[in-house]
Formats: sequence, C-alpha cells, structure tokens
Amino acid sequence: MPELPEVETVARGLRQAILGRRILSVTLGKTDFIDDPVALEQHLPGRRIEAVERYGKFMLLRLSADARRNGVPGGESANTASLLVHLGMTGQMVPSPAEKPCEKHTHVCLLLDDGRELRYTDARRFGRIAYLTEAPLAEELTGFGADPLEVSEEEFVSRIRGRRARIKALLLDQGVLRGVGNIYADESLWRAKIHPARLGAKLTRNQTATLLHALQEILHKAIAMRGSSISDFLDAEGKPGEYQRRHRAYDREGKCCYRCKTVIRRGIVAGRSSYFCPKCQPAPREFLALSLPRKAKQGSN
DNA sequence: CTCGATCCCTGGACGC
DNA sequence: TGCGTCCAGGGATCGA
Repeated sequence: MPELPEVETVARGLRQAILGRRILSVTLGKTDFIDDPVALEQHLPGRRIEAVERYGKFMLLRLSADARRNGVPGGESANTASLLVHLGMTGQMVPSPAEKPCEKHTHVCLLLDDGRELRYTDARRFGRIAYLTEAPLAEELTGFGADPLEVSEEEFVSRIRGRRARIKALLLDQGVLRGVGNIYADESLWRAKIHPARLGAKLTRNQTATLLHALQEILHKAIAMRGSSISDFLDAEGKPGEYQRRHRAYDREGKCCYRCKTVIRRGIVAGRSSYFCPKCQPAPREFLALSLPRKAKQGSN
C-alpha cells in the first residue's frame, strides 16, 4: 500500500533510473484509471523526463516542453507538462528492458530512448494517471494539506486541535496532511500512545506535538528502509521494502504489544481497520470495541 | 463539519 | 481441487 515512504522510495528510484530519458512511444492497456488516455498518446512521445517529484502520495514526472509546439503563441515554457501518477493500492512503476515480457496487469508502457520501457502495472486499478499542463496541475494540487515531513509543530497542532473528527480520520485526511495512509497513521498513534478514536480537539498540545514527532521519525525510518511491503508494493527496482518488519501495530491483531505485552486489537475507526494497544492507547469513553468485525482474524505470537 | 455507506477492482484467504 | 464468499483499502461521492 503505497503511502508517503513508498512513493518517496519509488520516486527516488525513478530519479536514479530514468531522469533525462526521452519517451518515444506509448502503449496502453486498460485505461479506466487514466484521466484522458488519448492525451498520453498524443503528448508524451518526444518529451523528456526532466524531474521526478513526490507530492503527498502522488508522483510527478516533469516533462520537457513539447518541441512540436515551439514557436506557437505561448512559447516553450508554456508547454511544459507533467505526468501525475497515484499508485493507489497496487500500482507499480518499474523500468524494464523492452524485450522483457510484461507483468500481468501492465496498463501503461512508455518506450524510452535507451531501449527500456517504463511500465505501470496495477491489478486493482485504484491508481490514477493524468497528463496535465501547468495550470490544470496546479489546480489539481490545491486543497492538499501540509507535507508531514515539513509541517511545523505549530501548524500541525492548529490543524489537529481545532477539529472534532477522530485523530485517525484527520491523519488520513489528505487535506490535513498529504501522504499519510492507514499503516503510518496506526504506527504513529501507537508510538505516541494515542487511541485512533480520540477526537482531534481533545488532544493536549503535548500529545499533538508527540504525535507529530512520532509520525516524522517513523516516516524517516520507513523511507530509509525503502517502505513497507504488505502484499504488492515494489520499488522502482522491483524490490520489496523492509519497513513491514518494524510495524508495531499495523496488521498485528492478536499479537503482543512491543511495549507492554498486551494483545493488540483491531477496530474500525474512520471506516478503516485500526490496530492499537488497548493498554498503551486508552480508548475514549464513546469508543466501543463492539465495532469489531464479525470474524476476527487470528494471529499467533 | 463529520459521519457512515457505497462504489470502484482483483487476489488471496477461508469455508465447505 | 474447486467453487463461492468475504475482505483489504485510497478516494470520490452522496445522504444523514
């Protein structure tokens, strides 16, 4: 499940692998997750990949100006554009030799000028790809919250403590913070000893600050370990990440808390599976663990 | 503003 | 072995 650390890992890998390459041609498979498939076919060939950036859980492949439009009104810089890529749940972006057979569910192949193809595979197609020029891209990116690695303590506190929603929902809300998903929300809440169902407005200033520092340390560590591979995630070299070995809460229902040995439990908060230690992370009164699903998954250890 | 429900989609886990 | 069913989850959307 690509969240900030996984997307950052892929972006770094791509920067290493394909920066400066020119796209020669485009081959598409299923296109229901692409905003405007024809735009890819029309506008990508001839463009060079000049930068790879991460914005929340999005990757931005910055493209050179369209040479065919040079000289027309607007000038060269007006023709710069980007490929916006969201990996969804199962998206992978991997360069590979063009002669190598495609993996199942490969839906976008960009032939590069060095004989490789940049391939996007996505079994569930929860991802998104869009070709966007400057203005529409800027429009797309408005409304997202702060980058959790750069947000100041003051801003984070004000974004959380004024809200009556549950802290888990706030962490997952891309308009509050961009890039946090279910795994790193649960991991940071465990580390900060805050129950996911606590209301943002009810956290103390200290708790909120502790949460931010926990989140930042976890994200940095996860990036250093190339992200978490639960089921599908692979980086730009096709390798899994390592951070899943460090998970303390996520997907650990029935296992022992690393701090106090209490059995980790799971509940639904903000519509998502949430894992927490019932002792280290005391639940607010209104939270009843009855929201447990009919069938609890069994864990050993 | 915040919530839950629903949809998208497929592979994997599980029950029989 | 093989089928059916449930479930995971990011995000959009809709109604309460």
